[in-house]
Amino acid sequence: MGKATIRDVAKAAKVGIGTVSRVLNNSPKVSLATRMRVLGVIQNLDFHPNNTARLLSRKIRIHNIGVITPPFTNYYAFADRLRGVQRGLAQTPTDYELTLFSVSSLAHFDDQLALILQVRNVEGLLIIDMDLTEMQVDALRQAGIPFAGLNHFRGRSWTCIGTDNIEGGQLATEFLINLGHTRIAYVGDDFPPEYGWPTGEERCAGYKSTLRKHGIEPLDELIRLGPYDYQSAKTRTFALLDLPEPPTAIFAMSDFLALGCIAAIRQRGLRVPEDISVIGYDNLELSFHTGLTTVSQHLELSGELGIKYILSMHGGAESEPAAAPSLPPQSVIVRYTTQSISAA
Amino acid sequence: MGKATIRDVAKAAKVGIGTVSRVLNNSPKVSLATRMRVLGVIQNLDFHPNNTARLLSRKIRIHNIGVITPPFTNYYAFADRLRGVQRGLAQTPTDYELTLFSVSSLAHFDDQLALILQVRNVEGLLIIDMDLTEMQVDALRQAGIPFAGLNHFRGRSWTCIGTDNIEGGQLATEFLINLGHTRIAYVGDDFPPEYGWPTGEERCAGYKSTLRKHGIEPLDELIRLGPYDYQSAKTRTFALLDLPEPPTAIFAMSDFLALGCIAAIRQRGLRVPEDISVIGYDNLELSFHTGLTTVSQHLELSGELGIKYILSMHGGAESEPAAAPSLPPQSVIVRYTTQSISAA
DNA sequence: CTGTTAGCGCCTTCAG
DNA sequence: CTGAAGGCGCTAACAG
Repeated sequence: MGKATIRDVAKAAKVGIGTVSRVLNNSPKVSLATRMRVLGVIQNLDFHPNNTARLLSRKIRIHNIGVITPPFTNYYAFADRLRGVQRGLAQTPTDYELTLFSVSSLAHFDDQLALILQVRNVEGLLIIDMDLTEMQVDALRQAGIPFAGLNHFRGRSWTCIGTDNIEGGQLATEFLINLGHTRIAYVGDDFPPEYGWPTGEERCAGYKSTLRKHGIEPLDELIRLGPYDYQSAKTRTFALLDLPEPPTAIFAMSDFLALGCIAAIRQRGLRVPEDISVIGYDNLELSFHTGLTTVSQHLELSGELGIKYILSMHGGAESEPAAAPSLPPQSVIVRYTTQSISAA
Repeated sequence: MGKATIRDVAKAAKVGIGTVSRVLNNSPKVSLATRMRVLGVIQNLDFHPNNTARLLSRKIRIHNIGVITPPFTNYYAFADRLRGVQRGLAQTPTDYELTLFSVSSLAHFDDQLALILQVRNVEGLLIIDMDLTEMQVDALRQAGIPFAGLNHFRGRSWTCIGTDNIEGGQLATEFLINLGHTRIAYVGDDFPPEYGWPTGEERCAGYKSTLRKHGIEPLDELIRLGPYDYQSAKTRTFALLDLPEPPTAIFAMSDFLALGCIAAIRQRGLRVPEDISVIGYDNLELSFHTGLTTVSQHLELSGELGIKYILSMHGGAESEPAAAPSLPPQSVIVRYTTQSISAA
């Protein structure tokens, strides 16, 4: 049992509680004999000192801010954001530590959040890619924990640092249309609205509205939703290629899926962008290396601004909620997976 | 001042300490009037409850294991390892949290470690890509903190989970030689031995010994060491290409640098692998997407094994130091950046 | 060298 | 509804 306390050890070893503390802290003023004895008892009782008590006693205060992350379908997006967080933290001379909470499902998220609220072991919280209910928002505010979301949700009452997904979807689609494409497919996730991650839906909405704006009617056969993973993106791309009239361009809702699309296209012996253009969304660092054309949503910067925002709220001026930082506008980063249709 | 205590608040608000605690915890049994008053005082005094004390009082024990990481030159290698750590943690039903310590320099590393040792706020430590002095090892052991390195150092007395770099260097070189290459360059870092990161040096040693084994004398002009960054790798590659007789293949000491090499080659209008083969080292997930031929060192798995190892040491059997887990052998992952010289 | 005594800052009964 | 008292588990003076 981890129940053993320093007093139990003292009793069992027939020494004073102070002595036990001394061996625990490696004080030189303990005879070898008693030290050995105490050490033995510690082993037997499987005693582990309670660090919380130690900190209290020593008047050491530890501050940490939590980062809570969703299931890792797209790890590099998280990694890019986390990198920003770390950089922001490093730039601010504080002694905050970073605690990583990873979550394996939505239900688990609620549990984790409840736990955090209970334990309050965190003086700030960065929430990556997850939405909060109004109740959770209230609870967080009640608890006085500064928090921010790293992503974008429309019309939320709490601070989210992210770029608008509808707008991003429009950008990508507009870009493809300007290149002369009209038969443009969309490959995205199929999370239902209840799932609480409207990102894909919004990007798709931007795609559709832009198509219509240019007089193109969105076609069901060109909109392929499904699980958010690489393999599945490939599968859906194959289906697209098998169409009587395949698309000339694909807008994938994330760089991660875009890579799946590209892999599928190449696997069929077709070329990107000569035969089909592909644009992603995220601008991961990875995408620089793969030469992917994409919409930059400033992942890393969002992390940096997020942590700085959180930190700024601890500066006493908690009454004056610091202005939510905002990201630069999104833009299409043109690389080598898209080209004008006339060039084909 | 964060010096204000609950007692100060009580005094200033002319209430009992218990009442303050109640408003802090949102207890319903506080009249609105006094609650407001107390809240006001809390604001004035800029009082922040001491979470350590709260935890102690509530008998909540928090366990966390620390992950300490080097300056981020190669973030994705860290990310891949971290992913393994998180996965391993998720597979083990415990309530451990992960605390991330990021370090900006070697000196900073020593400080951080000293701090961790002082505060002992961590019940396990995973050390990524950093070496320990014997003193640090002893201190960690004294403190009873289970720890492991994620990487490989030769002949250390502590547990490192990583694959042998000399061997890996040999593998890569052997692979290139089997492809018919004889004029093989090496692009790596120039960290001096004192820096405490022998990784590159070892990979280079493997490279040289394998060359010699095949009767090829390593040439200084083909060994290009320098800063560990993408741009610099490009620069060195340009120098290589400017040689009267350029190499037909490059062994880059990491995938990250390999991508720099490839970028340089392509920028010169040459093709990979048709004109020059490039092999990296790491097998980042990124490398799957870029089609890079590389040596797999099981980054993600190392994280997973590392955390499981640490956790296993808390299972009471601390006396019996759990066997250090070992990684599967390294191997060359053949993709699309290398080819036989005769095919050129 | 070692036992004892105070707290660390907060939560939680327990009487009012 | 509210104040006072005890204790969480440990460290840090103190006397021996």
